[in-house]
Amino acid sequence: MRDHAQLWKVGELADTTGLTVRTLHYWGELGLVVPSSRTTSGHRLYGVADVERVYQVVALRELGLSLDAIGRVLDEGGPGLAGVLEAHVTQVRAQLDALRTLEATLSVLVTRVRRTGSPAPSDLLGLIDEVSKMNEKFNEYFTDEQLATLSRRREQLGEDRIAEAESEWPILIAKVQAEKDAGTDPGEPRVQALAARWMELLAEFDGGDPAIREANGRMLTENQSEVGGGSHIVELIDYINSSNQARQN
Amino acid sequence: MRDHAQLWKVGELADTTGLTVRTLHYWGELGLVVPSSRTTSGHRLYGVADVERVYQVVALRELGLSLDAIGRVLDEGGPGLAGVLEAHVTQVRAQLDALRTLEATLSVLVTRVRRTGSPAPSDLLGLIDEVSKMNEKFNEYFTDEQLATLSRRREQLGEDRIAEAESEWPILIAKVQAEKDAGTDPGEPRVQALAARWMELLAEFDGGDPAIREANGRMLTENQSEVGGGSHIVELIDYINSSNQARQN
DNA sequence: GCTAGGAACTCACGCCGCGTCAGGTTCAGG
DNA sequence: CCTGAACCTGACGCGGCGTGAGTTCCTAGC
Repeated sequence: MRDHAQLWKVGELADTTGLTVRTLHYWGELGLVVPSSRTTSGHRLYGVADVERVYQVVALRELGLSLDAIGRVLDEGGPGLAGVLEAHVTQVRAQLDALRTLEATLSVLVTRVRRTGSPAPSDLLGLIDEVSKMNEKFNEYFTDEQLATLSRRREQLGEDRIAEAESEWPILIAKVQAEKDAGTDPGEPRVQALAARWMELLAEFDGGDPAIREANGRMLTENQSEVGGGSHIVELIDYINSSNQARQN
Repeated sequence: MRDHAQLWKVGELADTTGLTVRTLHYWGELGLVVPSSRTTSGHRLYGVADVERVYQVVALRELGLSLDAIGRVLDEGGPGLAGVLEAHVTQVRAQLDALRTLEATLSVLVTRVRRTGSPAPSDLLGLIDEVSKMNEKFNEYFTDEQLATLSRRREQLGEDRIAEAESEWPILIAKVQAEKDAGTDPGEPRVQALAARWMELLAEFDGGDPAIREANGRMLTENQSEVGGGSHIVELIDYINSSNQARQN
């Protein structure tokens, strides 16, 4: 009656678990899942308990734990689990933060490279530096929540629209600069049209969120040369603002 | 006049760049940054162009590119850059998605393990499966944006408060179940107090967002046994709803 | 009983981006 | 000239296996 316990050979176990034979061999080498018996010729035989342990390792591995950590968790039984998981989740969160800022940097870089064409390696360096520094400023002036909102807005807009907007800004700025240099009254319809377009583009960026707009304004005024692309940008903003007020009166 | 070009030895370059000597050696082996000259005795001498190239590699490495990819980008000059960056950013985004769901799973697991104590390895398997499946359901029923909102709400609440809430739910459910089993009228003040608490806990989860509450309701009704922790949960919700309506009339 | 071919076995190297000895040579200051 | 710091090359190690290579074992058909 006894002894009809099920036994699997490596290949069979590999097929049913979706793992490879090599993986099971390796886990055996590490002492993570050692087949509880072997044939006289040396072929591995996995029992029910072994199979269960394999599934446990699979589950923990999917959580991103190292095989080393898995071994300790499974052998110590339980007390270590809570600590291991907590340490792991903090590390995952750190990695998430890093990846998020990396993604932000890369997104900007990709659209910028696509718009202006591939830069020469020498320009590349400056470009990356510029974008990275801009991102640092963003992290400094916006809360995590606002950054998330901005990121999702960018996704919704789509890269093409962003590229368009990014290429429209300098043109618009140049036009406004020209009017201001010419001494045109901010109340002029021509200037008001420019101001309206300015606010539209701005709204496309910040979604009309006043907190984001305010943070953006602070960032610009406090870092005119690095971020705004020129120290006169603030004066242009004043000019636009007075134009807007003229329209509303 | 010529020939006063600056030259650096590895140690000096390592100091100024913050890299290690070994790293510069390695980059040389790969042909990534080969010092343009050497002393007669074989000591590496890096010229200005070499140093610039080092900084380019550093910049690209910070973007997460492999040294192999960096080499191709820098040697091909430009055309590959756009493509490489695009491919890389898509891969980063995929990794981000994976990490986000992993973080969600781990968060739930950690609070649950802390609350119930470390489970035996055999229970562990079921626990992980359960949480993973719950997370899949979440991904199925909530949009990315809603998931992000939920994640940030959890962060704001703090793990302790979540643990409290998670331990309060079963108690509350049991109480409501008892009243319902006893046939208590939903309009009774006692039941209304329970219903009020129910809505409070719910609001703590969904932040009062109606779309999230609706998605949550659908998830519960459509997956009673797997997620809700019992098939009678829907009837309890009906009971709570009628109690709420009784209060508002 | 014999044979074929599939499955199992045990080394052992390769990947990526270096860290880290080990053992020998060269440089720079006193 | 001597000494200690800096440099050189070569080699192994990490993690989690993939991918051979060369050998032995199991099983089914004849």
